[in-house]
Amino acid sequence: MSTSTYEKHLCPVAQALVDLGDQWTLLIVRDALSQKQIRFNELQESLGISRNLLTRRLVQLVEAGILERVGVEGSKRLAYQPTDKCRDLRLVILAMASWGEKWRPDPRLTRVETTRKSTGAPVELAFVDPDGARVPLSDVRVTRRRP
Amino acid sequence: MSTSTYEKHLCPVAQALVDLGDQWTLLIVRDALSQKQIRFNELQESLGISRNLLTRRLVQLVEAGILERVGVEGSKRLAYQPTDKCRDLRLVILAMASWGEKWRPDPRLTRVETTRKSTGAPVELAFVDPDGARVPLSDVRVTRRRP
DNA sequence: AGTTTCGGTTGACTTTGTGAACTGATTTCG
DNA sequence: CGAAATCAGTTCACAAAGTCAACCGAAACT
Repeated sequence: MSTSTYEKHLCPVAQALVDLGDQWTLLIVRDALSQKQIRFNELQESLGISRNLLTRRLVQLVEAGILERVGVEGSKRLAYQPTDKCRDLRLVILAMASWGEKWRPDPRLTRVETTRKSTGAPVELAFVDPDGARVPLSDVRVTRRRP
Repeated sequence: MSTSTYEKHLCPVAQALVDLGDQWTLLIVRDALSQKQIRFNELQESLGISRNLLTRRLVQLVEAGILERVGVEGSKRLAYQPTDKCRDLRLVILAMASWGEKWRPDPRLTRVETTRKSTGAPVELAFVDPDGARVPLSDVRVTRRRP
């Protein structure tokens, strides 16, 4: 499927998948979010992706404004840095991580823990209403509104 | 990439992508979640996916326990129904939808609205601490803990 | 009874991903 | 300083995955 196939769908999920739908993209983003900047070879070795495909994915991610290609300070080598658009993907990635932990449990798996920087208390992804009260999934209604 | 490539990564995000990483899978799940049960032809026409690939994806989703293949009541025709494992993906899909709305805005796009069934109040995805207080993304620390 | 719809399957073709080897700049080391 | 190693890719042959159109038997309308 080409990304243009997705683009025809007038749905924000399909639109998100224009940028994220390729097979390795979310793992590249995950790795990019784990440090201030990341190098080509670091990504290639961490993921085991083929080098030419990694090249293409990085070009796409830079074009999409999700990563920035920057020089490493004090050297002429390159690195990739997450943008705000990338940092906002933490919600998506953490939602996936918690689904993965729940539904594909494996004792060898690393656990992803989210805590509050200021207090150290554990935090969770949840639905909240305007008063800040937690709303259980069973009480959430999803509607698609045409523009 | 074969799904087994993902499986080698001991990370819950990679594990989630074993089930979800194929190109059309999340859109199939999105459509499956939009009604009690959905037919093969409905999916094929809604997505524009090729029929033989849809067949393969549905087999995978059933094997993964994300969809169930059921008979339509009062007929011998088939349909696919979301399981609990599938319903838990609403968090992932809604996180993607809100990212898509924010970062790939388009006036023609349908908006996805989440409201509280009981009160009708709008609800949002957010991080909350044990007291139920909302925690801004900038105050969330993510750590990967080895088992 | 004949036609349409459904839920696929089949097979030829195109696109995408893989793996290994190569390249020309940088950096490190003796 | 010169040689070797590392970096960030590129190239190319091959394998895997997706697309499109045509076909199929069973079920459902008419």
